[in-house]
Amino acid sequence: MIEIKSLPAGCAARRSETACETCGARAFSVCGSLGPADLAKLDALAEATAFAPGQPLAHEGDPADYLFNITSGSVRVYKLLSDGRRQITGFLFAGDFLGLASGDRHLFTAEAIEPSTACRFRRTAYQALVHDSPSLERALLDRARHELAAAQSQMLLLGRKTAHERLASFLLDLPSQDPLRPNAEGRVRLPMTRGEIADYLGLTIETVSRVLTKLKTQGVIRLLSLNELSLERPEQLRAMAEGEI
Amino acid sequence: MIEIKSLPAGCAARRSETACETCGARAFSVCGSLGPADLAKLDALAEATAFAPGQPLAHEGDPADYLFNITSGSVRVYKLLSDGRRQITGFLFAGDFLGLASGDRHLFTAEAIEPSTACRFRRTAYQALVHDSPSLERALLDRARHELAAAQSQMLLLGRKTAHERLASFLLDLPSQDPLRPNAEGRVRLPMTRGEIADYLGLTIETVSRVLTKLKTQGVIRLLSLNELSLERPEQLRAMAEGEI
DNA sequence: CGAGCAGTTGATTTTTATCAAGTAGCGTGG
DNA sequence: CCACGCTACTTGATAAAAATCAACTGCTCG
Repeated sequence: MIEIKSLPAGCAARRSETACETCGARAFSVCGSLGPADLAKLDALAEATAFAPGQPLAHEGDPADYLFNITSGSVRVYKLLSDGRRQITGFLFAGDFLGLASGDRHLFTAEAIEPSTACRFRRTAYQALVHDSPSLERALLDRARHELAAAQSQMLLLGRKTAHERLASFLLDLPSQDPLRPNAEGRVRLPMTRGEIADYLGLTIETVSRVLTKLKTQGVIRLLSLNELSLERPEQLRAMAEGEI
Repeated sequence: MIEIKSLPAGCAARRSETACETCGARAFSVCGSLGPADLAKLDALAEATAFAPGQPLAHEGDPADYLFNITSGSVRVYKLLSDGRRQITGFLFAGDFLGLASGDRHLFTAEAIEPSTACRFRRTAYQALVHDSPSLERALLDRARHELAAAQSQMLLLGRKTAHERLASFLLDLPSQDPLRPNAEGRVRLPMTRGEIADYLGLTIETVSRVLTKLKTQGVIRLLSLNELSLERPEQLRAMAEGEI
């Protein structure tokens, strides 16, 4: 069940402090680039919702009645083959928008990884608002541009990088996406399981585990716990991510 | 050298007769959904350009001074790793738009495969026009939505499908993208080389060749020439593309 | 006619997946 | 509080898919 809080929608979550790895631009929430008038209109039609781990926000093939702006936690977005093979196309964190790629129906499934909250909009009302607000439309287009660039980088990773290069790229990218990354320099939070990392990188759980172990013994990373590690030699990781090692 | 023709820009190339494999929606040109007023404005700032095979439209890292609407031929869009590994992120055909994902700089290289023509816009002028035209902005957002959906499907292909499944998916998708597909039922035009197919599907030339040979001996496809084939059993190909065989 | 390129086919190697057997951490219930 | 069992993760042995290396074919274009 989706819990609907009274107020406020809080869709204006920003994360302007993070620079984007993919395009060099500063990351931003869809709502982050709006004026107060647009924000007020958005809040009027938004509902704050909460999701337990594993709970779906959207399901592939279902009508896309709602769109979401994630306000806390983390979400996995994936597509399935009929025999159960899963490709996670992205992880979403606070400030990310869910549903940009959706028309009438969702083309992916989205589920909370941790306890998460999101700002929910009915799509019809949202479309009407977007229709009336050029600034909102522009913000959406910018966000779509950003997602397209990230998707192209991920295609390069999935099509042409080795297992080591994929892990290195992932560990470098993740903190720039997750606004909740630990503050200490080089620390990375891993809210997702090894299996989710594997399904995001086109590998198996075992390969992810082996590569992480190898990186650990090489002294490139240090595992602080199962769900947190620190980058000990980020420059070496960067070289590895580009295939220079 | 870029040949600039006198007139007309012809950016209104449509391909509304093709249904989109990815999202079920009917494919369309960016300009295809515009009214006469917008079309006239677009044409006013557009230049028709021609490209010989191999000639670049855009280069990764270069300032994105120009955006393009492809009007004929075909284009490969790719990213490179430093050691030369290449991932082709997409093929563009008449009606496709190049540069949606680009901000100040191009994040990919784009080169003509065949002799091709495109409608070229200076980005600054284009942005100004888009700024003034909600309908154009909406068309761009729809196009971005469509490209995002395609990118997610390609991630599933690259991360989780076998070589056979990749080729089957490719052969089924291609005709829906290429408005120049031969009219006869089940015929597919392959303007790109085996190497380009390999770099699009995350495989090697040899694997692409072997799988095509296998499909041929299985009677699923028939090679009419190096650059054209026919789908003899599309339903079997479809099952194969989804991993059901 | 011959050079060169694209493609095919075969032999072998490599990477990563698969199969299998542990280990560690965590929450629950006795 | 500890034991149990579950799940996630790790590690090792083996297998499979695709890459690599290599040779050859056939076509196109000077």
